[in-house]
Amino acid sequence: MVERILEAGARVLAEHGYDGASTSRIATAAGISPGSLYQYFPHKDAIVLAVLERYSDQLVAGITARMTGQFEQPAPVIVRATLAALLDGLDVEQPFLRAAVVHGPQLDDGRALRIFEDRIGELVLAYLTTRRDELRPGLSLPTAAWMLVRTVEHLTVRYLLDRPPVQRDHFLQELSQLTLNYLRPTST
Amino acid sequence: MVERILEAGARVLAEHGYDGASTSRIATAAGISPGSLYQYFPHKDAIVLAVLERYSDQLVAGITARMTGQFEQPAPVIVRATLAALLDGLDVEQPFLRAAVVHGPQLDDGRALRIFEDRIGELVLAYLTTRRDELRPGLSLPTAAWMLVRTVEHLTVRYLLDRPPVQRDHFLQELSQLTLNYLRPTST
Amino acid sequence: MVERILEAGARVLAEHGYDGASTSRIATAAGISPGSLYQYFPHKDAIVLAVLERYSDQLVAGITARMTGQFEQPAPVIVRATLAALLDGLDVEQPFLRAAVVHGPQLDDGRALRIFEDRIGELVLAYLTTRRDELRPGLSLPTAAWMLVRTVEHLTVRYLLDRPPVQRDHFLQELSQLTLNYLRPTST
Amino acid sequence: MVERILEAGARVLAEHGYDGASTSRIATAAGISPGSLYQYFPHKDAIVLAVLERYSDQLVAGITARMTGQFEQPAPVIVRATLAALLDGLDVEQPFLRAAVVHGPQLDDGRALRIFEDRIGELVLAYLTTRRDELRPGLSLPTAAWMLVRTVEHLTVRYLLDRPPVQRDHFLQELSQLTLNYLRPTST
DNA sequence: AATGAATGAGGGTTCATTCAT
DNA sequence: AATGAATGAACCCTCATTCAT
Repeated sequence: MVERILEAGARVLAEHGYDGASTSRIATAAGISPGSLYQYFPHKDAIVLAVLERYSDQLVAGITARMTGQFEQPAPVIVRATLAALLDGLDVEQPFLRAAVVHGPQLDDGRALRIFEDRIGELVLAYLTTRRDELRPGLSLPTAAWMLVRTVEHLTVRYLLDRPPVQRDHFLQELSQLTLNYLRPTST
Repeated sequence: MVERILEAGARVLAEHGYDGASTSRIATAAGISPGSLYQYFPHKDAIVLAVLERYSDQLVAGITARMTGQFEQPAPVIVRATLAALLDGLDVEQPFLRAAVVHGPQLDDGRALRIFEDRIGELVLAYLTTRRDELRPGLSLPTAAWMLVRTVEHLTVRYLLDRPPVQRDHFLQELSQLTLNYLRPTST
Repeated sequence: MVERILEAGARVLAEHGYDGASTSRIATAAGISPGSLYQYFPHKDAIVLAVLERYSDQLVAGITARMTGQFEQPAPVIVRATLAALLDGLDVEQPFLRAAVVHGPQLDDGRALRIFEDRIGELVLAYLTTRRDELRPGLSLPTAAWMLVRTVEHLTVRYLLDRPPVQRDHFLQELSQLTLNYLRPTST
Repeated sequence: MVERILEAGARVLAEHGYDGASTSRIATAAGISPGSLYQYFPHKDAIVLAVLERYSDQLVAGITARMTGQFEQPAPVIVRATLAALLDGLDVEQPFLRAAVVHGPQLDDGRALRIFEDRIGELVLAYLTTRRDELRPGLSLPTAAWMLVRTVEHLTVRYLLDRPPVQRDHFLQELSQLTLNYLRPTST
């Protein structure tokens, strides 16, 4: 039932966006009555939050799967693969992505987004740590992770939302480059 | 009169954020009646949009001023100066910045944000063009500009909104590094 | 307009009682839209409270008028006249009286009722003070006023609400007796 | 089972008052499910009514016990004892007393309150009848009982609910006086 | 041009009651 | 008999927008 509500919530979010996601619309989409929502969630935003968290969890799981055990691969390979996984994972209906990006930070004090970024950040940090000696000397790993996670996330979202006239491969290429160059020791 | 409304709108946005910016609050702040707003703007969001556009214009002007005539300076210098200008320009009241970032993209199909980014993008593109031969070969300048503008904008906003435990100078340093390294030719 | 709302509120209260006094019913009765209520009152209970306070004010004014300048009349005369005034003043539609008695004490922490009783209490206290030497020795005037105000108020309300098989005159007679005897010196 | 529900209802009423006494809260307190309530009671208010009736029964029993066989005692003694019994009997949790006083009259057309007052009234009437020759001549005993029962009940309730700055003994003294004086023959 | 009172659709939420299991 | 999830009508309130003055 919680499942059914979340699924309906996701569908409504994907179709109507956050502002169109009224409780009655979600209830109708779930084939239940408005009151039933409150048997499982304390208020509307808790539903939206749960939908976003579930999506976030899937995304994190996907990224994690793609990176795990690949740390010894050449950097360009694993970075590119990871970015591709993220791009694929974020490639959902635009209103849904927009709701996540716009309203996620407002729900429960940004809980969902914070958790997402923290978990991806830990993953990145772990990776950077194993590669520390190949990185630019003096680089603060936590700072680097903070920068990269937000950069990559935002550019990917923007790419999907704004659909700039750049090929997917080219975009991934540039994103990889941005990432790798940032970490790379500065020649000279 | 339009001026008065915009000024009031900015004040209300800075103090109460988007959700607290009701038409009556803006009207009160402007010392006029709610109905009068509609003599000058078709609806509430047009006011917010205009406020954001005015702010955006100032920001662009500031950045432009800082870059203009500085193209021949060493890259690290001009980049750093530009980033600092952006960081300063965006360092406004948090509710205002949040409103701009969260609701800007929703207003008139993202008009204000698009214009802002386009103009900064042109500036960056112009600069990159003058420096083309120092850049990574094969780099698509428009793509590079697209990437950099969004990256720098987003990281700066996040830095101001989330206040991560990173010193301002360190942050600017890393942001410069990210920018410069991205453009720099890859030493084999 | 406030007047119109109060009048409508009183009518709705008189016809449907407290529980039937929904905001939409009051608005309809006043010939306005629900939203307009909130231009003049912060919430529904403020309307009900204001209705009750207005009624209370009239009642107090009526009682005051009947007692003022009559202090030198024989006690049985003034007491009887006052009680009659109260009985008449409280003889409104039953649902209204019931709403006042049942919900008055719950609104704004009993404000309306407290004020009503305090004002009648002061009146009674003033009267008792002028008659002190005819009263039972050792009688605490404030306590006596407290007892009498509540007794008389309650019995009158109950008489009107329950319609016991007692003639109006007889009831007033007994109420007078209760009052006078309570105050009278106890003949050894 | 009915017993269990009533006990739970009383507890909930005492702790949360009428408005906080939702069916689900009562069910939880009784350790059963909401639906089961309807196996034993037709609707929520029937539960509350039954709770109040049970309480009323205890109260009546207590008063009766205190008066029975005491009729030959001096009037001041038995009156005072009876009033004290009432004051003690009504000295329950405020939310419970409030619920009884406020909502009792609304339940089943005031059934519980009517029965309570009728029974106390009969007791008083019986007592008055045995003392008829000491009472004010011409006094209608039923009317006197009606007046006294309501007066004493209300003043006691108000004393407990409003906690006026009057000592308990003083209050009982005045209440006795009010009662006795009302009945006493008027010295010329 | 300016007013600001009036609008009214729509929102989220509650809870006594029902009914399939 | 007992469950407890599901119901859904009804509630109070908000605020962008309108329009008579």
